[in-house]
Amino acid sequence: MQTLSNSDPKPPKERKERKGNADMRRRQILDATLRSIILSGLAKTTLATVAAEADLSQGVAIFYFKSKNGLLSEALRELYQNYEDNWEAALANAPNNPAAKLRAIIEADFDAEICNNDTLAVWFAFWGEQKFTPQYSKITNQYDQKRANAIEDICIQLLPSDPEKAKLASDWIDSVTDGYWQKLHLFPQSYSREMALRRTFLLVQFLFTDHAQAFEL
Amino acid sequence: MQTLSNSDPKPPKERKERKGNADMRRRQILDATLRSIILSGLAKTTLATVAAEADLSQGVAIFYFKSKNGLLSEALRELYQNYEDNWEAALANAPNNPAAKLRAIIEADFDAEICNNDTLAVWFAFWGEQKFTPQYSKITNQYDQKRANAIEDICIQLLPSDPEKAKLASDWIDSVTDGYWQKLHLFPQSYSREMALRRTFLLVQFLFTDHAQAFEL
DNA sequence: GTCTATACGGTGATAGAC
DNA sequence: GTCTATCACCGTATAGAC
Repeated sequence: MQTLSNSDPKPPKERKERKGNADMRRRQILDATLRSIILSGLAKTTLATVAAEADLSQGVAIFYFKSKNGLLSEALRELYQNYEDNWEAALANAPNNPAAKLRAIIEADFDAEICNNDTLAVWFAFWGEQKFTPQYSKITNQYDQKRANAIEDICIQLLPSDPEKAKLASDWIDSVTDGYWQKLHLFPQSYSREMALRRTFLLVQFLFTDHAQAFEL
Repeated sequence: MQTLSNSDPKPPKERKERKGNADMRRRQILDATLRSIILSGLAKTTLATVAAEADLSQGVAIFYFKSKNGLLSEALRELYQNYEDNWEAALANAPNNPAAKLRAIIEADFDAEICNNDTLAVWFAFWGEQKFTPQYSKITNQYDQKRANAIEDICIQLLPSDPEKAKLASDWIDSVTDGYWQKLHLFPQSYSREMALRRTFLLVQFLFTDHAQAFEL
């Protein structure tokens, strides 16, 4: 039972940007959903486990998300949004040259906040049901396109003399990082984030020999 | 209702290798399980859907596999076994030189029988629950080790002068193919088996320039 | 908005006839 | 070995009080 600060005499309702109760509750329930998936897996995540994790009743989850499916879809969207915020911030903070940008976006992918056993399990749980849940599919497509384009743009800047090879290299890098995510998920005792990052950098150095020094550790 | 050939007057029980009724039933139910996952997804696969797919009662599934979890674990094992049989056969049939072997094992990975939307969805369904189902984990580890070693051995033969680089290359190839599987599963409209195979070969040509001609299409 | 209570339909597993 | 019948339980979603 968490304390709701109803003590404020008059919340400024007129302010549009002011996050209302609804937005706060939605986020509270979405976070509880992701925690429940981390704790119990997607298959054993029920409205009951979510409600317990959020310290709320089941009824309120349905009230805000209409159905369990609606809730899970929004949880997946939140997961992607967190992921996107992370790599976009990394790009924004990186020095303004393509090699540094590429390095930043790869590092972001293996960031401890983004790429850990718990979160990877959540990704794979959703991906495992994607074919049978059209809503998941829509969200996945929407978010992934953006990042693939970003990587490709950077690679073309990195190798302006051969855009075709740059596109190929960007696809290899994207795929190899996906592959390492999979290995980190399936074989957590054989792979580590550090190892995956190091090996990805070695591949990048191999692909962009002119910029190898930008990917030293 | 499939016809059981009970008409044989006396089945030769003494022959050990003769598959008994039990083995036949087990396989029948396991195949029905995989079909059910393909059709309905793992989340909606129940003893009822499996029994319907097998044209048997639920009782018999429990009789042979003790529990739903036991059934699903064995289904995953069958999936891995099919996969392993495929790449091992490809290796056995390939010309006896490392480049041809590597080519064969990669081609096997993108074979239409192995790598199609339906089967990929089954793989990802199991992987999505792996962290919460220790039995899956055991099976995954057991089977994957073998294949990773096979690829590494071949790569070392391909580049005997630099075993460290060969190991790295084998890891990249393994990861990039995993990554393409993921893309094929998540974005079936943007990626095709042919595209994935072609791009994997291009990477291999890039990694083993001395054997590039062995990976032309 | 939030809760509790409940309807209603499955779900895995068992029992016992054949 | 295989089936049907059945049990105890749990799941989502709704209804209605507050």
